Amino acid sequence: MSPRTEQQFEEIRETRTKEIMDTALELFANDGYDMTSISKIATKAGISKGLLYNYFNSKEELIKTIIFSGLDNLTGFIDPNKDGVLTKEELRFFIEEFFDALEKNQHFWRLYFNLFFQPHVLKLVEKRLIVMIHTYMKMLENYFRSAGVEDPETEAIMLGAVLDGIGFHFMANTASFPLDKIKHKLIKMYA
Amino acid sequence: MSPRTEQQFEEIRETRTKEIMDTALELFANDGYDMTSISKIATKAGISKGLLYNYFNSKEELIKTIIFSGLDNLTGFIDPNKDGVLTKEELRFFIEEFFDALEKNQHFWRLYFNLFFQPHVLKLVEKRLIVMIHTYMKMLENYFRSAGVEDPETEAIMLGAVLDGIGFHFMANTASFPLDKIKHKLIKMYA
Amino acid sequence: MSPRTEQQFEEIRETRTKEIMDTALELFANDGYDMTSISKIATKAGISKGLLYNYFNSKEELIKTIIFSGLDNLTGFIDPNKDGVLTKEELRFFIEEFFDALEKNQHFWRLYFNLFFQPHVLKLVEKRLIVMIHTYMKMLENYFRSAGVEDPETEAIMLGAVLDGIGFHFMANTASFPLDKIKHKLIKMYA
Amino acid sequence: MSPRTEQQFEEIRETRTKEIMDTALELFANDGYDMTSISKIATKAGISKGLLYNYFNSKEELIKTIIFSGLDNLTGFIDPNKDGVLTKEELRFFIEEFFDALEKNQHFWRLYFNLFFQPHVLKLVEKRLIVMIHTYMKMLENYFRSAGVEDPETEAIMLGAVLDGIGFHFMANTASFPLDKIKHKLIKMYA
DNA sequence: TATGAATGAGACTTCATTCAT
DNA sequence: TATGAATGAAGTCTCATTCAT
Repeated sequence: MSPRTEQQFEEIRETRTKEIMDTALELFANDGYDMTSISKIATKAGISKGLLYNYFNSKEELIKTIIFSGLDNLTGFIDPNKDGVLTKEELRFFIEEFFDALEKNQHFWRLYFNLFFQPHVLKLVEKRLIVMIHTYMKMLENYFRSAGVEDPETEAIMLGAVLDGIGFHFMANTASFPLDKIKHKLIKMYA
Repeated sequence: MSPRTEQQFEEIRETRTKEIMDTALELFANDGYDMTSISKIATKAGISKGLLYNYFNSKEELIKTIIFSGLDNLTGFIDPNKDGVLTKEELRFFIEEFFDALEKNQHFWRLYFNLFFQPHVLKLVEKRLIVMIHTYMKMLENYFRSAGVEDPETEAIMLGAVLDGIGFHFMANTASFPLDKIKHKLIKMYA
Repeated sequence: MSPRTEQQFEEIRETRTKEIMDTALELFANDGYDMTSISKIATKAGISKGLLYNYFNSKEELIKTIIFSGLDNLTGFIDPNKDGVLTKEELRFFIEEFFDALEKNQHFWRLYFNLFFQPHVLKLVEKRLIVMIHTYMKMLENYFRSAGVEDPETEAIMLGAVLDGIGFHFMANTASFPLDKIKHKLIKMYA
Repeated sequence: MSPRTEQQFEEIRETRTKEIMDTALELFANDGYDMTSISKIATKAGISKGLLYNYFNSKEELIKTIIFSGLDNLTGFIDPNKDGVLTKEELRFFIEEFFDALEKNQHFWRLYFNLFFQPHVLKLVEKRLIVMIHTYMKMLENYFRSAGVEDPETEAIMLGAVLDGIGFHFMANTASFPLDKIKHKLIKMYA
């Protein structure tokens, strides 16, 4: 029989990689990085431990890849037209997207919040994270400045904190958190 | 040397217990529960592993005791006069106390936020936590209701989220977080 | 393209086999048998793991083949005219060949010396090795006997030890070992 | 019951440490570093794997300690009166001691020769080894110089190689190697 | 012939906990 | 009360080998 084509191999790799990452994301988010063993991930993904290491060289590389991939997805809804300036319309869109993402990617957000309290994990992605957070804070700050707010920096920090606080509570208490009401309240307040 | 009295033993026990708890709190908060070994705690506390187990039956009991003790301290500044109703003055006091506590007990707060993302730890203190959070949410809700706010439940949840969001950001970025400015902003907004 | 003939296949096989053996010899010699993975060998040889197993059934078979092949090459310079007796001229030639081989096949010699300290590898080639060493010791012994030396067996053992000692030191310290001076010294002593 | 005294603990540690090192030396020497698992050592020493790690932080530290300890023992018989100069008497003594050590510490010598063919192990002790070998080569060189030999450096290297070659052959073929005869031959040649 | 995905055994190491003293 | 030696389970990772294509 002729060997698999390069493309076939690539497809296998892509599928498997995604399977592993999805499984691992869910477990990392729900049980924490340290409590999630490679064994558990492999079993839940229906593969052997050995194979997992064929795709990711270490547990650290696995979580790094997952987090980076999640962060990449995020950048999409910050400053949609990439001009570095938020209009009132874009701020509204930004807030709506944030709430949307919160609901759709709960696993990622759990992991994201989790990060800040696991120094040895945070360390792995810190650089990338700092850049991203800084970018998004500057954007908010610029918005408030151009909107004539008195202390735009503090105002931006405040909004950042509010959003994360909401995310945090939603994560901690998903079932009964009134996400929609809070969203509307926030939009009324800010946009 | 005369043998120690009962009371002296009692005092030693109390001191030791506190020393162990303080040491463990700091390590748990900074390095995470899983990354902190009993060995490290014992060494930093200047005692042997064996003796630590003389004071706490397990690592779980240790963190449980620490968290419960922290939560006990918190209840102090909610509704100071214990009448179940917050005046505007008391809300202001509450907010100020919150910010104060944030600065003074950073270790505890790190651990507290951490809790929500470590199910196997959260499980240990969940019941107690739910009661406490519920109490404090109800109080805020009552305040907003008596203040004539339209949707007091949502308003309370919002304030809760805002406070935790602030705490969260302060923990994540202690050095450059403008805690004072945010405090004043919040007091102006709510009280 | 016309399909390859039987003979062409044969040639490919032979070339490949040699490529694999050379690559493996170098890695085994430099990094040790256990530290050299089949993966590394295949990669360095520019083929896949699967194909390597097409040529050698196991890692053990691979090293066995390499060592046997090396030993085959050695027999060439012992007793060139195969009459089982060494003349003074032939001993001189033998010593010179030894030094020559040392320089030219460092990889093999490293592996060869290594052998004696890795029982699980030695076991694989022991029989063959014993025969060979015995042959060459007998030859030296006969030489010394016919040269009228008092205790020819001990003398042969001594020369064998000296040669291996030189090889050993040269391997351990290739850069600064005065191979030439030592060679001349030895020839003066023995031939 | 009163706790163990510090001295009791020290005795336990010393005994255990020696037991572990002896067991490990034997296994490392006979089976090679890579083929000897921590599990095997622990089992043969009659303890748990965990306890072994209480005494040595890693497999590397274990072999390093063993080799260094062996090298320490060696320095005793080089230049007995530590004046940096060998007399003819001392050279004779040195050679005799070498043969003695060869017989008495076969495990160590196997490990020692083994070293040079396991780069990743050699690396761990290289520095110390180079110093030691250099010291002992210089001593021999000085001896030959003061004895009026023409090329004392080469002569020293030659003797070094001869000794190692003898050790090497003795290790490879302990049962039938005529150690005594070789020793006398060597003493007659050099001292 | 040729590929590399997949397996499974086994390696090193850590750590909560127990226990003799 | 106090010590730290000792255990054993579990975790991360490697690698010879097999197999579908």
